Amino acid sequence: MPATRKTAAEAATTDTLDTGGIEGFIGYSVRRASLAIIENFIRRMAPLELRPVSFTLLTLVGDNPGITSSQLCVQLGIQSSNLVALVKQLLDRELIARRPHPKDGRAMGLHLTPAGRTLLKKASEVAHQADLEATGRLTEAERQTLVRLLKKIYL
Amino acid sequence: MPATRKTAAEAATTDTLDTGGIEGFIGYSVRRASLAIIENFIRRMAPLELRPVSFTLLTLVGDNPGITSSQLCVQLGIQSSNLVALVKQLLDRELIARRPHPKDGRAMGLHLTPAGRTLLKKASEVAHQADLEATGRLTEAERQTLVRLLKKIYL
DNA sequence: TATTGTTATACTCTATAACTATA
DNA sequence: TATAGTTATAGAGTATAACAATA
Repeated sequence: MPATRKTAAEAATTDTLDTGGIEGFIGYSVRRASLAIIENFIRRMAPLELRPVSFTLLTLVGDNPGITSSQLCVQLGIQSSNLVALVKQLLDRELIARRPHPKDGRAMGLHLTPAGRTLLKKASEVAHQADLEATGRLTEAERQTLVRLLKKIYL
Repeated sequence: MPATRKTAAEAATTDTLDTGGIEGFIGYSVRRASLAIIENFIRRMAPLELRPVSFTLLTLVGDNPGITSSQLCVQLGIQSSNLVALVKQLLDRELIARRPHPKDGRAMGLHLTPAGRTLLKKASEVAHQADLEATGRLTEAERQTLVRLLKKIYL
């Protein structure tokens, strides 16, 4: 038992908690860091009215003109039924446009509009700033190490 | 423009996407890794009928006997109104019990029951295995580095 | 006045099933 | 048959407001 561990019925009468047990799990640390970063991202991106997923969607459309909904679903990790409203919002804001797929009559290719391209450029700068802000206590070398280790988990 | 960048209307006709733009953001990598780890955790922990937050709650009660709801809210990062149902479930399963706070008549201290202690012991082993499984491509040194960098973000 | 715990409520995110048009 | 896109719906997770009891 760690020296900091409390004895019975003591916790509520102190203002310090023993969090060593839960912080020993990698999943806990990754989740806490993820929430901290995303919270900051959402706050920073709010003026542009983009959420994390809609920013990712816009970026993917920008980098992959003509990308289809089903391709986006795989990359975003969401169900096709949940992508509909997301795409519709961006269509209504005229940030993206749909054009018939050249070979598949069922599919529609997605493209950035000029307005979408302009907003994405601004949003990318904000996202980069938000990244630096949330990881302000890391050196550039540590940031690169972090991303390298994270990719070994999810790729 | 990177060599892998697609030209217009090409993306939908290929099976490879340019994800370099979005993967350059730290927030994206952290979120993807977080989702991968939590997905594995939920699947592994399902037989014990514990979710990530309820496991964390149980661990905190185990390490801090007599901890109050308001203390849990701060540590779990959730609203007190949302904690009520969570605590009630664990009370109904008789994994935790409430006892009056020794000094504050408004508060109730939470404690593990014998059944709660038994389940938590088993769940901790499962959580540790899930951690190792999700980070199977990392060395032990890399795991420690990862947690150290993550804590510099959220602590 | 402020805080603990609670109810009610709403909004977002996510998951499943069923449907249509086309392949 | 299988797939792309859509609708409807239900379940989590999360946020705010209002309240009773106690500090």
